Amino acid sequence: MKELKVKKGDILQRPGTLGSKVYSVKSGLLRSYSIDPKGKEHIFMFAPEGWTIGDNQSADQPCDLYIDALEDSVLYIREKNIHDEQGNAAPLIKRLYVLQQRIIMLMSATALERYQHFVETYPDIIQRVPQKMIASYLGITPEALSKVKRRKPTA
Amino acid sequence: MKELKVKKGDILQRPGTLGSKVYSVKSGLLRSYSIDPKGKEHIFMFAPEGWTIGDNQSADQPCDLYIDALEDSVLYIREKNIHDEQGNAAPLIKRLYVLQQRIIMLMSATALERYQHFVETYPDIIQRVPQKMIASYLGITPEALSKVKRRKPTA
DNA sequence: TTCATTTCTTAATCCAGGTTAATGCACAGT
DNA sequence: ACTGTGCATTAACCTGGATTAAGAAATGAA
Repeated sequence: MKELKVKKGDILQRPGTLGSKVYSVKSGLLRSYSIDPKGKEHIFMFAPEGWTIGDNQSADQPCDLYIDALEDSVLYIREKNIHDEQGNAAPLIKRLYVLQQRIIMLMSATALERYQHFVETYPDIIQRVPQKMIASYLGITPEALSKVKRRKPTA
Repeated sequence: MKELKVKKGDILQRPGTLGSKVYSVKSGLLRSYSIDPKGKEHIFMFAPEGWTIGDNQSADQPCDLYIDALEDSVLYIREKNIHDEQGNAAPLIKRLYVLQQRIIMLMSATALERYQHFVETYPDIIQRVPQKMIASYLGITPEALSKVKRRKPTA
């Protein structure tokens, strides 16, 4: 497991890559995202210090996501070992739960509710990334997010 | 790991349950779903023969989903062992990937695209559950699904 | 500092999908 | 055979968020 320094804007992974890695963020901020057939970017997740990010795909399959650095960052890189079936399951369960929550949220909550939930859950991320990326994570346009914030001047 | 027969309509799990189980479907069909604060039902997943279903939550936390039987079914029940960290990771990775795809789909695809994708991916499920449940899985209303199907008389 | 590039906001208009409501079916139970 | 309940479809209307466009504010490079 080696360490790597990356600069803001560096792209660590592109869709189609085989043997995609797992990145543990020591400092800085990464994100994963996809670009749909219409050319629109959709942020899948943010990974600040202490988080781990990677395509949720087995190493022998081409991955679907881009991963890049939103800030200068220091990372640990880990290989996904296809044949390592002895891994600790707890972090994977936790990840599954986060995704489950996200799906329920996307299906049942309005833009405002999703924004409020995001603010409560990741207050630090709000300070560190442009609004348009928050919008992209929430599944709405920056314009819609602007509107939502105006209606609800939070704090 | 014991076997259990259930009848159509039987509820196997309710939100708030601790120590939720994992169900492997030998025959029949299960689903998991949540009910949002507005009282609307959102289907999280279907589990036909050969699939495994459960709340993606560690056993010591209250679960969020209902699980019930859409057909008379035969199941194997497995406990989630909190301290079992030696599990085979591969099925979890696969699950993560499915959820990742679902999220991307919910964020980027229209109702029609999601329906087409569902038809291609789970052609058998279409035959076995009412339209309103397909709609619920897709994150749209039954009326919207009806509209979508009319526009595109598939096959 | 200046100029260029992004980002954020506002506003006008548009549209996919939601809501409501009515109708017709298919069954299950008695 | 009835009657009730749930499902599917259609139609009219409504609305949340998308689209388009413009200008203002922030950021960054030279």
